[in-house]
Amino acid sequence: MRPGNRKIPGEISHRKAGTRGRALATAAEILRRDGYSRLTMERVAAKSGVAKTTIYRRWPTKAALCVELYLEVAGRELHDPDTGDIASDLRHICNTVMRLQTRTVAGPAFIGLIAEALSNPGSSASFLAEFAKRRRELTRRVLKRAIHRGEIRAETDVDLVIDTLGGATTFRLLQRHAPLSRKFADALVTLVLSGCKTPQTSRARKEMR
Amino acid sequence: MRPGNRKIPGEISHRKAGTRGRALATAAEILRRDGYSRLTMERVAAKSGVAKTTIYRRWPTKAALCVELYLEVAGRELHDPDTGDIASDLRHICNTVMRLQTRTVAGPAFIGLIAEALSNPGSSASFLAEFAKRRRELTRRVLKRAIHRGEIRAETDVDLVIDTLGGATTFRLLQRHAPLSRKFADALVTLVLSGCKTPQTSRARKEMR
Amino acid sequence: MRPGNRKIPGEISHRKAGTRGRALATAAEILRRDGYSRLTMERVAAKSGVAKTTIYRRWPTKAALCVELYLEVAGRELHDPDTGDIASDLRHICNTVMRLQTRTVAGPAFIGLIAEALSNPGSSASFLAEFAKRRRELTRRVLKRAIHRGEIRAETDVDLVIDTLGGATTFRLLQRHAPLSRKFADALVTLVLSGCKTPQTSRARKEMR
Amino acid sequence: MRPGNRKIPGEISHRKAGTRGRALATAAEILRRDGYSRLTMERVAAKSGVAKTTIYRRWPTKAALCVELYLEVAGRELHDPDTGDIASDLRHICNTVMRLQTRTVAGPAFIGLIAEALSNPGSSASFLAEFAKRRRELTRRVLKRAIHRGEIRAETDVDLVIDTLGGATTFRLLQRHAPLSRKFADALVTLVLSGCKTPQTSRARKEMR
DNA sequence: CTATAAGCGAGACGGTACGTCCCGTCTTAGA
DNA sequence: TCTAAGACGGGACGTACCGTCTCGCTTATAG
Repeated sequence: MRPGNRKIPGEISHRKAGTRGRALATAAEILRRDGYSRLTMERVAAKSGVAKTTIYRRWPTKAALCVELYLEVAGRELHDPDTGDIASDLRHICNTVMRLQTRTVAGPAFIGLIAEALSNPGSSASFLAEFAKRRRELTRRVLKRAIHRGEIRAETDVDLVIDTLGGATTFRLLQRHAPLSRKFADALVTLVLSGCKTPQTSRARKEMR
Repeated sequence: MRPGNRKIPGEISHRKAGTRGRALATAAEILRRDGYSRLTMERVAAKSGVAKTTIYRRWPTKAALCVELYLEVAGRELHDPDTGDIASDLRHICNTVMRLQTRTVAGPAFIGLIAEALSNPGSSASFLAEFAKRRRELTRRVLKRAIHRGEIRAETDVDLVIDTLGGATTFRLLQRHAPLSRKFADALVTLVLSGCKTPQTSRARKEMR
Repeated sequence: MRPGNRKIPGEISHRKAGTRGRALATAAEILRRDGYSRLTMERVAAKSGVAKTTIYRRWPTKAALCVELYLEVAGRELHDPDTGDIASDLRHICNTVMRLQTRTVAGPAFIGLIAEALSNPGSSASFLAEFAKRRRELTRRVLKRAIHRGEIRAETDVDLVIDTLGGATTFRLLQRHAPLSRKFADALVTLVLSGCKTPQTSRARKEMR
Repeated sequence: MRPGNRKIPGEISHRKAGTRGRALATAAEILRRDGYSRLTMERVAAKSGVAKTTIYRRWPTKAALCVELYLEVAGRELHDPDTGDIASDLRHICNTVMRLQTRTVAGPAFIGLIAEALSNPGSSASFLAEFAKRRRELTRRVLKRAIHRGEIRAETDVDLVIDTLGGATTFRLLQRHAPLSRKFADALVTLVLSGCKTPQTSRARKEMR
């Protein structure tokens, strides 16, 4: 991810203190302020003072730049909650994702990447699949565990559930017709889980209410 | 939509057989073959023989062009099935949407439009909201009817259901990790409905199987 | 000049009161305010409310339009003064021309026409020659008369004198390095005449040779 | 004038043998063949193989391009003759200017620049003034010297003389009613000088006043 | 007193050029 | 060796006018 001169906080950079850092920071700022389409290799170069050539050397595409921005944030925040309760786990993931999307650079970065992949089918599909997979894996692990614990039925179509959770969130994010609230996350998880709970759990839930 | 010399099918065009038509057809072809990002006002003009100026006169943006392409197909195909059964209705809609997205120009057009709206937040958000709303309305009508018929619970969060159905489909479309099959549609509808069926219907359904 | 419906003051126009007039007035205004290059058939049409087609029907070129504007003013103001004294006559002409150029639409119109003829050599050279000739004729008549009266020598190169008078004025007009004042006109006429006066008028002539 | 990679004749260019040179040469050719109005940044780019962007980078305007073309020729040819005789000096300058205008690219370039300045008053007036001044300075120097030598009167209105000489030439150039011959230059110089010679040179001067 | 032709408005159209933004590649020079 | 600096060829943008055209509406006069 950091070709050559990695810069771990505290360590001294090989070069003038963070060519990479300056570029990324500038990119993040542009992304936050002006959105993906206004993010331009040219502008990053101009605003950051890093030469265009250098930027191109590190990130062949602005998509690549965004992948790095996204992963830097998402990698830090997206963890397996493992609370012991499937509903709780899923709510946690949903809320984290929603926060990432609406409050951090990961939002515009991710959205931009989807846009990129969408309009350049094939070309950049690879990276999208790449890190979308990571997110899927997380949810998959959570669901498998729930099956193992008997919280949801074994025949549950895991991928379908993942699509449903992720899709509903993304859909609302894209269409902006309604806010991505905590209440929404709760309702979504409840709706989806009610379609795959095991009878035991189902009964138990009601009693808890 | 058709300013000035309208061309109603069957009627003879006032002008040399469809400036509008030629442009749209060319755009559709480029869209199908090369995707949204390769769709260029310049190319449409060059390939169709319609002057760039004329194209800009009708469609201020390539997004606008795509909206028209999309609506022309979607408007023709997306109807309220009204089969009398909620599951059947939703499956029908899902399948139609999936077919539109994967087999017609509406697919790349729609995807491109989302991409556009995503990377140009605000600016073109309007048109997206515009025709996304149409699609939502259709499903909303279907769901309201089901509530009225007592098939699903009255407290059902209609918007949530719409997001879930539409989102899951779109998500799979975007990430291409799995096919948009008829089986997928069935499973999706079943999953979602199981979260909002009324007790009566729930029991009845099993018996019908 | 006025094909078809001429509009003599007092007479009722055949059509809606002065299509021609409105167009010309608008053109004059644009010319005065924004200069020749901003004078555009399109703009005249838009601002005057006269259809572009109509304008093109009357004036095939914006040059044609300007010729008409120029002649309307110049035709009214440029007359043979015939004061009986060559210096006085020439001063009068110079001053009139200077006034036309600096205080009326004839200025920008004339300048624009020269510009046009300059950059489109050949094409519009005709009209330039056309009305430049009129101006030359006027001065030529004045000079011939002076020769006849014995004020200036018979061998005087009339064309050279015309070029010198007109040229100096135009040069100063173009380069704007100094004002086109009455004093300038006087000095110019004096300078030029001193080169062609007859011995009677100025006995010294012989010795100069 | 030559930003960055300067190309002094004799020196080897840093880049592929003269982007600048190719563009200028092409421009000169178009100018000579088709005139100023057909000279187009687009065409220069297309014919020279130099990218439009690159051309715009060097010359913000086609006027700027022409200034360079003009100066390249004029700078080489317009020198102070300093023959020791005012009439001879002026004749020399006149003839050089006439040759420049009628036989070299400087002709159409200069004419185009005037046209430009005329139709875009203010905007490009600056450059016109700029290099018109150089020409004026040359003549001014020659005249001052003549005053110093006592060839012409000290009170001579130098600017008026310059306007007269330059104007007459330009006027004839613009109107094309008569050729710019050597004979014309002689006559012009004689006419103008006869208006400012000192009594020593021409004792009659006093009596003319 | 009507038909008809002319003048006109409206504006679609194909087209050329504009001047700008970004792309991604390349060369040069300096640390 | 990595980098800053920036020239370069190129594609597309969206705009301004160009000059041509087709279409109907209006009106004045010729039949």
